[in-house]
Amino acid sequence: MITIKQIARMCGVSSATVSNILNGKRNVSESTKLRVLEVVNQTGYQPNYFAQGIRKRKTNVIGILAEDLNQFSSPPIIEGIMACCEDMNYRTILINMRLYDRWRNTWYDDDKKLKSVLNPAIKELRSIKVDGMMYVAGHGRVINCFPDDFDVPAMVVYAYSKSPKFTSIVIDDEKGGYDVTRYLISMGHRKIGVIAGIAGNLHTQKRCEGYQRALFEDQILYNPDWIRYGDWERESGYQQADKLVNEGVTAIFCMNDNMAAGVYDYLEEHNMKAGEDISVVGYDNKEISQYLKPGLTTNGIPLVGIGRKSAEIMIDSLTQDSDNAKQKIVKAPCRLIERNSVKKIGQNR
Amino acid sequence: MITIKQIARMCGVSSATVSNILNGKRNVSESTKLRVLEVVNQTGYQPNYFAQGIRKRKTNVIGILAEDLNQFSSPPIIEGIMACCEDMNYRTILINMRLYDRWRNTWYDDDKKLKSVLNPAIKELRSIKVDGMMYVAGHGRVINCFPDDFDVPAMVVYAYSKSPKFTSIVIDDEKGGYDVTRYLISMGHRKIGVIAGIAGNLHTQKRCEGYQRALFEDQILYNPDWIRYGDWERESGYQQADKLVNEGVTAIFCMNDNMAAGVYDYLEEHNMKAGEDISVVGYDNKEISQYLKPGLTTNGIPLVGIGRKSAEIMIDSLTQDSDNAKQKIVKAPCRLIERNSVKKIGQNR
DNA sequence: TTGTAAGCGTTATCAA
DNA sequence: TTGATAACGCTTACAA
Repeated sequence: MITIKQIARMCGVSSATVSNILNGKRNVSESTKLRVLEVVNQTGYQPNYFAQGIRKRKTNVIGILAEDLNQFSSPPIIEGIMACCEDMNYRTILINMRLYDRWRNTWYDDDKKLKSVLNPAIKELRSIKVDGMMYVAGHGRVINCFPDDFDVPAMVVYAYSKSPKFTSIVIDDEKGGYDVTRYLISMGHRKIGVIAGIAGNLHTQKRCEGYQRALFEDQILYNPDWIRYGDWERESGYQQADKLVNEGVTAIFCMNDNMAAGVYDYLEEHNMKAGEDISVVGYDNKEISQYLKPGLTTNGIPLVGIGRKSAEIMIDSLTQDSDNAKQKIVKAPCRLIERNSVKKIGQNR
Repeated sequence: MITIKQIARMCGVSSATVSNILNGKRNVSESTKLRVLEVVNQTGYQPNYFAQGIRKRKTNVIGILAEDLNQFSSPPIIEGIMACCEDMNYRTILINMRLYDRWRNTWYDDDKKLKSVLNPAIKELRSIKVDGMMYVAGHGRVINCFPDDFDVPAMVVYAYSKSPKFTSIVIDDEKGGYDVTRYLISMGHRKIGVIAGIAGNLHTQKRCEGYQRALFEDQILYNPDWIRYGDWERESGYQQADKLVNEGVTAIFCMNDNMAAGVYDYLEEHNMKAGEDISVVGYDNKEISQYLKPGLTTNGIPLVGIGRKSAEIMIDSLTQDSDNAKQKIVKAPCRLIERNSVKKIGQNR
C-alpha cells in the first residue's frame, strides 16, 4: 500500500505539503501542486481511509439505516440516496436491519425488538463517525428512532419521525387521495367507493382525508358505507369489492395495487371488467399494475426521487453552517399513471 | 468519546491489557479480565473503528460490489449475504455501482463503462481493507471483474467469473431446464415448446441443454422448430407464442415469468387458457407469477439462499488457513413452484 | 510557501 | 501476567 510519505519522497517535498494539496488548502505553489498531483495520479495513490478517519472531523460519509432491503420501496429509495451522495461527493454506508426478515410483521408495535437492532446499528455508525444518519423505513408510520438529544444530524425517510427534532420525508398521501378522487370525478364518476388500507394506518388516514376534500370540493356527498377497509393484501381487495359493487359505485379507489388486483379477481369471477363495467384505480405503481388486464391506472410513488431529495436535504443541512435547513416534514407528490382501468362516463349521474 | 486509555486508567491497568482482553487473548488473569469487562460494559465503551482499522490486519469486513440494487435479484441476494455475515460476526459494506441506473442496458459489452465504476469501487474497498470482496451481478453471464493477480479474496455471485481464480456461485440452469422439462413430461406432455431468452445468453444456453437432456432421457425427438428465442420481455413471449401454438405444442416452457405473461396475453386474445388449452411454465417466481390467472407454475430461484451460501463460502475461505476452499463453480438448484398453469394430459400423445 | 513534529486511538512487540 | 513503547498513515499547529 502506497502512503503519503512515499508520495512526498518521490516529489521531494514533505508529507504535510502533500496532505495540504490533497485537501485543497491554498497555501501551496501552483508548480509543486501540479507536480504532486501528477505523481498521485500516476501511482494511483489513495489515502488510507482509517488514518484519515482518525484525524478528520468530517468523514463525508452518510449512514443509511434501512429497516429491510426486501421491502419493495427500499431499494429505489436507497438507490436515490446513493446517487445523490455520489453526485455530492459523499460516501454511504448501509446498515440493513432486516426487520422483516427477522420478525415478519411482529415488530411494528414492539419497540424493544426495533431497539435491539437499531441501537447497535447506531452505535456502529457512530463509531464510523458518519456525518449524518438517514433512517429508511419500510412503510409509512410514526417512528421513534432517534432520541431527542441525538448529537448526529439525522432524518427519517418514508415515515414520520416521532420526535419533531428530525426532518421527515414522506409521500403526500392527502394530496394522493385527493388527486385520485379528483381524477375519477373528472372522468364523470360521482359514486366513488374506496378500499382503504388498515384503518389506523397513516397512509390510509391521509388518503381518506384527500378523498373527502375532493368530494367536498365538488359538492358530492360523502357516504361512509363506501369506505371499506382492507389489509393491503390482495384477498381483502377481493372481499371488499363485493360490498362496493353491490352498493352500486361506478369507481373504486384502492389504496394499493395488491388490493386492486383483488378487485380484478372479483370482477373476473363475476364476468365484469375493470375500465368497462366499473372503474378501478390503484396506488404504488408496482410491477403488477402493468401486468393486470386492462392495465391499472394507479398513483405512482416517486421512490428514487424521494431518496434523492432526502439525501439532498441531509447534505444541505450538513453544508449550510447555520441550521438554515430547519427540521420539518417534506412531502413528495405522487404521480397518477393513466392506463386503461378507468372509463369516462356521462355527466348524468 | 471514551478511549481505551480511559478504561485502562479506571481499571488501574495498562491499555495494552485492556486491548488484549477485548481481543480475546488468553494471556490475562481471570480477575482483571472480569474487572475490565465490567467497566467496559458500564461505560458503553466502543473501540474506535478507525484506530482499529489502521492497526489490524483483519477488519472482519466483507465488501459487496453490487451491479445495481434495482435488479430484482439483487436485494434478496444481498440480504442473504448480510444475514450470513451477521451470523458469523462480520460487517458488510455495500457499494452500489448503479450500472443500470447509469447506462440502462448499454454497458453489457462495454468493458470500459464497467471498469470506470468498478475500479474506483474496488479501490475504495481496498482502502477500507476489507477481508474479502463479493461481486453481485444483476444477471448471469461471464464477467471479467477481478484481475488474475488480485490480492484480496474475492468471488462472483450470480454470474461466472471470467478468471478461473475466483469462485462463482450461480443457479444451476442446466438442471433448471431439465427439471421443468421433466415435470412437463411427467404431466404427460411430449410436444413441449420453448420460449428461450436471448440466444447467446448463458441462462438460455444451459436451460436449453437441460431441456434436451430431459427429452433424450425419455426418447422424445428434439424438434428445433419448437425452440423460439425471445428477449426476456413480455412482448416477445406474446410474439413467440403465436408460432408455438400453431406448431401444435401442448406445453410451453418460458425461460422467465415476463415472457410467460406474454404467452398469457396471447392466449387470452385467442380465447384460450393456460392450464386448460395449453400448459405454461415460467422461470424466476417473480411476483407476477402469482398474480397471473391461473397462477403460473414456475421455477423459483433461491436468491436469499444464494446470498447466504456465497457469504458462507467467502467466510469459510477466509477462516480456513489453507485454501482448502478451492476456487470453483457452485451451482444452486432452483425449486419448481406448482400452481395451476399445467394440465395433466393423457399418456396417448 | 514549505517542513517539523505532535498527536489521533488502537494493536503488536518485547521486555519486565 | 502485565506494561512500556513503537508503530500505523494521516492531519494540523506551528516554526522556518
